[in-house]
Amino acid sequence: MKRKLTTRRERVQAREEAILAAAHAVFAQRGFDGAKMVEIARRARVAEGTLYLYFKNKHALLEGVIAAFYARLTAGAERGVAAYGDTFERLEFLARHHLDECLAEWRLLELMIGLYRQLPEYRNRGYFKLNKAYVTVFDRVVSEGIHRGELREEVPPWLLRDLFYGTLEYAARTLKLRGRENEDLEPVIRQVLALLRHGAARPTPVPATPPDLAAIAGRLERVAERLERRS
Amino acid sequence: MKRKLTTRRERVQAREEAILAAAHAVFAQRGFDGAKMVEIARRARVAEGTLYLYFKNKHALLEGVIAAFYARLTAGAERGVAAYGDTFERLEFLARHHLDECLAEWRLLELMIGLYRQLPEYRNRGYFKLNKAYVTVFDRVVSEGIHRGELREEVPPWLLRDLFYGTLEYAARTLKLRGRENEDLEPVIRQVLALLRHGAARPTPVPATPPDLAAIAGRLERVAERLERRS
DNA sequence: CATTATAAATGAGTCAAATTCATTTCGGGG
DNA sequence: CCCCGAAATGAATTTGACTCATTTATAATG
Repeated sequence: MKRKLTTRRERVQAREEAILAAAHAVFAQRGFDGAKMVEIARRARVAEGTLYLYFKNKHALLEGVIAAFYARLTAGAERGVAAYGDTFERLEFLARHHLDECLAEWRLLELMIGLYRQLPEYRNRGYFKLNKAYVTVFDRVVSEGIHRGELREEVPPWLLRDLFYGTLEYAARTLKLRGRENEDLEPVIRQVLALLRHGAARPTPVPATPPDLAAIAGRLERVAERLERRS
Repeated sequence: MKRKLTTRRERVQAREEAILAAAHAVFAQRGFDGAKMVEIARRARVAEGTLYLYFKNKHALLEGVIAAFYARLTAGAERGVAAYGDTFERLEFLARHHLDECLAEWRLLELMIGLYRQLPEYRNRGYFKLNKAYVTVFDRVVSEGIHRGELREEVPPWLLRDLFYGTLEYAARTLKLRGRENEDLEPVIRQVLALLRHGAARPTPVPATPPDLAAIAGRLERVAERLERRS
């Protein structure tokens, strides 16, 4: 038997979650303007006025939904990075994770990106901080990669980040547009990573790295010494 | 002396332009929600109802403003591409042109991107077509680049496009955020192009000076002499 | 258990702004 | 000068976010 939630704190918590879940569903289905506060209230089994006890206004409500999403997204990114050692393996993981999660919550993210961009600056603080926390994971991977010598140091890390997420976002949109978001995911990840590594210019065919003749000569000399000593 | 506009057609035309200009200003200044139809009407010296004779609704009005912007943008891109021959020169031109124009109309573009993303599919046709016409210029440059052997053929052109515009858009946002949109523009263009060419992986260091084969031959001869002397 | 202070919740009412439409004005051809 | 349809007007309608006076539920206290 499910015990009734007892403490005030618990009931308030449960209600907030119900509201967030309802808002998530309605925003995702109808978009921002299309979502009516009445409908969210009905779905959460709550009066319209109650919404405003939990969130200052419609924007704040959406921001609440987004914040929950970002929390999951960032936590997943951190776990994954910890699980890999190589910089490019980490980047590949981050790309896959980002695409998976973003495609799963596509409508929601489009809303967020849209609002983020038309709101006056001062209201963006919230979104900005969420995003900052998320991309920090990427930034750490890059700066460690540079430190280890796996990435060129002359590329500014922030530009690399813009390239990474900018490309992924656009690619995700293209996939969605074509309805290929499940089938073509892996090839896209592979290609993006390859582009990130090697660029798009056709490599001028360089002969495979020449054998290090000097080292070989050195080995021969040491052989000679051994022979001489044996005598 | 400025002759009064006479024909009906001319007057209607002039009015539409006045409305678009007013809308442009108000949208850019106040954002989509912040822009009031009354204010646009006042600026265009027109009654509120008149706006609806020229544009179905507020969204259509914004779309009109955006369409004008895209027309300029696309025309500029085409002129530039025609003026250069080399693929990477063309890409560099396109990057600079895109950043210049987008930074100049930043507010407006943020609005457009925002709306584009929260509107239901069926209302996106308009924006989609505008964008398609614009990126077609890029696509032609790329496919010609592949044809000429200046770009690797195994990268799908659409992914290259997503990389190009995705990165530029994100980079532009970063620049704006830091208020460095004028100072740091050129370095960003250079870096983006370099990334596009060569990627981010550190090239495995090749010995700068080729091994001195003559010297090595000398060392081998000396080894041989030592062996001979022992006999 | 009754009392009461306080926290939570309610939903009818307010208000701002987009959109409509009945009415008016305009301009050019007869 | 008059008439007609096109163009323009702005008051009225509609919609939906947000407020707030009122009600209800909860837990602490005697």
